[in-house]
Amino acid sequence: MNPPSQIPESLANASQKRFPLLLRSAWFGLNQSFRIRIKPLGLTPDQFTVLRWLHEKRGECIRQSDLAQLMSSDNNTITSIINRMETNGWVKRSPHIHDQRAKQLIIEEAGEALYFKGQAVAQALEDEIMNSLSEAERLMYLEFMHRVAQACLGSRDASRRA
Amino acid sequence: MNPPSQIPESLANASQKRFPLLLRSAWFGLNQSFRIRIKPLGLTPDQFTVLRWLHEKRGECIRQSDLAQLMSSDNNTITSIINRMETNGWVKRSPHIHDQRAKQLIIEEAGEALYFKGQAVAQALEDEIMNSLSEAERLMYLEFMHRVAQACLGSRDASRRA
DNA sequence: GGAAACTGATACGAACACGTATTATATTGT
DNA sequence: ACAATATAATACGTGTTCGTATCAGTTTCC
Repeated sequence: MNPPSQIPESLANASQKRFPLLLRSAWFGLNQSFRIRIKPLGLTPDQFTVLRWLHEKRGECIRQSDLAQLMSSDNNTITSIINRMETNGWVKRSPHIHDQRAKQLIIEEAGEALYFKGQAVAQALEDEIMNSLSEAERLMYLEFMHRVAQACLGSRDASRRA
Repeated sequence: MNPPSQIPESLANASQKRFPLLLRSAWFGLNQSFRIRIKPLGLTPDQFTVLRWLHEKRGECIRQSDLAQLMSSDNNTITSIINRMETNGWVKRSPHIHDQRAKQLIIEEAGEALYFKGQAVAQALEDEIMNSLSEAERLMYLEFMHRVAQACLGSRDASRRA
């Protein structure tokens, strides 16, 4: 063991309870765990997120820019993700009925099948994480998290406008 | 306005309080807001995070793999970030005293100066977000968040070992 | 009706995330 | 001592994030 490097202790320091650090650890941890678990399906976490939204909104007319909003992302990123997913035959682009600039996204059969497999993994992971809080704590936590998330998105939008 | 796309309503639906969605919005929102605000400094959020750790751990011997641990990241990513930051003269690599494989990271003068400028922005942003919770709520939230983050990192490590 | 401003999607490039493989060095077990 | 194993950093390839620029189509406002 190398004497000068004691990582576990450093994580138990003052910086332990700072919001940005906690948010980063939680997001990276969850994302990495999910990536490893769905890798056998040939999916990435973001691709699964696309499938989830298109599944939940099936029947509605979802444009790429709508998806960007839903995913807190942007049109550039969506374009490149959809390119790969369309190549794989999981989603397809259709012309939008009312706006010829826009493209309506539709989930394909293969995409639906993949979504259901991924959803089982996602739900198990979510349950596992939420088990670290009691029922009462979980309700409070989700309420707080909701307000914090809104504040983060609001701050982003304000920074964009500035 | 296009009739078929009503994004605001959809965000106020059942999916509103699901943990993975909230975590994603919070992380992306915070990161994007911070990126926009520190852009004038020529820094990215991840580069700032590197500077913060090297500042807080100055005097200690921090290897690239230590930094990867601290940032919930990995050696590959750290190598490429440090490459750019070394080119900019913000950090430097030194040989490790006890381990000839390793490189000790040291923050340069220019990096320190940049850190202090970024830190002011980061603190203002953190305060702004935490204002969405009362003092008592904030304490509970940070405690819950800590447990959740630990669970996420633990799940990742378990998935890696599996 | 028509110019100005806006929006949806894309191309391109830089930065970041991460898997796999490789090289050099350390550590462990015998 | 020495072979097996593990670790630190890197190279390389793929996927994601996001800024800037561009093009086509839409809305606004006069």
